Amino acid sequence: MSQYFVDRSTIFENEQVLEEEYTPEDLPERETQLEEIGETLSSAFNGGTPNNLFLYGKAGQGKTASARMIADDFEALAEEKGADFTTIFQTCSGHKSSYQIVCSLVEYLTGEDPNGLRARKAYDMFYDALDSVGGTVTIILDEIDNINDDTLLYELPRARDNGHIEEAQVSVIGISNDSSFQDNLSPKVKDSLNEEEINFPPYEADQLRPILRRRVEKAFVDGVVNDATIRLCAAYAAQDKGSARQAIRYLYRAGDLAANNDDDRVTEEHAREAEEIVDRKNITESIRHLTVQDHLALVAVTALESEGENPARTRQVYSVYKNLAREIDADAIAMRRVRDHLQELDMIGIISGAKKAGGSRGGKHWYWELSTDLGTTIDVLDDVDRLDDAMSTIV
DNA sequence: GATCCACTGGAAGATAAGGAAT
DNA sequence: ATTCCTTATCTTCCAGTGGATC
Repeated sequence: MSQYFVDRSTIFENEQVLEEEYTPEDLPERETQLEEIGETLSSAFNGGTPNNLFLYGKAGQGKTASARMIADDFEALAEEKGADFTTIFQTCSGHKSSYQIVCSLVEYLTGEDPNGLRARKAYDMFYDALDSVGGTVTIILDEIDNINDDTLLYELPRARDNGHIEEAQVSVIGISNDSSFQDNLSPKVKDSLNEEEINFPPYEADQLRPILRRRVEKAFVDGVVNDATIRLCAAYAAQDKGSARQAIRYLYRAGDLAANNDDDRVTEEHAREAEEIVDRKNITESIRHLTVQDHLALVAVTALESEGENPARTRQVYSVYKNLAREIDADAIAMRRVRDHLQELDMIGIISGAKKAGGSRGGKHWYWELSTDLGTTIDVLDDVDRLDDAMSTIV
């Protein structure tokens, strides 16, 4: 046996169960949402066209898993009942425009990629492909907020009225973790979409625990992971974003650490270490793509946090921000815009803002604070070259 | 309870960059 | 090459908001 080989089989039984792509077989924690999706799609079995559906919720709340489960379920049912019902799953990550999505869908349906043809032609091919599928076709568009034009969402609902599609009845399930996605749609799209929304609220710790237990059963060797470790991973994830994906990452990494260490148990100590590693990676990942202005706003919040001044009002953050901007020779932008940047950072989940009434003179005000670990955030920001001078002002 | 005022968020428009059309 | 269009970012302006203050 090679001296470099690490025997992971003493810890893991099936690692695939812990990977991102894995779709669980059941999701009792999302029963309500599954029922709602089912109710909407059921009209397809009665000759109707299901309403368009949007699934909202932060990352790791089981939106994609739920959609996939129902899709498989209903396709099996359609087969059984002899109904003409098809689902198409399309992820939009890595695609920027409706055009690219349409190309990708056409390639999936016909094996031919229309990329390069003019938009009209690509859409026609798409409609022809849908017609040849026929019956009720439900297109699931995952991470739909990645697309920055709404042409497809505008076209699809009226394709039938315009005579582009004759055979098929098309409905859309859009999945988005950006709750402001619908606000950014143009009014005419909103109008024609006639959509229903289903919300996926963050998991609580007592929902995460059974989710983890089911994964542990399949992924790990029996008895290797004790319940205290599972509880710890669930607690970490619950107090952060309530994301099942994150909880599973902790668990997987903890198993990793145990395997690489030749330990025969996954312990709470492994889980603690895993949490640190995973969080650092998350912060690094979300900070990397930020603009200079985002960074500065974040450093300002971080600086206030390190002085124990948080949660701080926009005004306070802004005054720190202006000093920082001077420090690194960047243009200082208006407070109105910095507030927008702070709200964007909030959406990414790296800071959190609360809008509360109060303050010296009343009215509603934003209060900002870091939602990631202070030490880790400082460490990660320290590695951003552009910010050297700004970071040196923090303790 | 009238007034104050620090902050909010929508709107309109300026500016710059990138792409497509001519 | 030039013009036009789109998109993103930012500024400026301003009508609310609602607890604090008198």
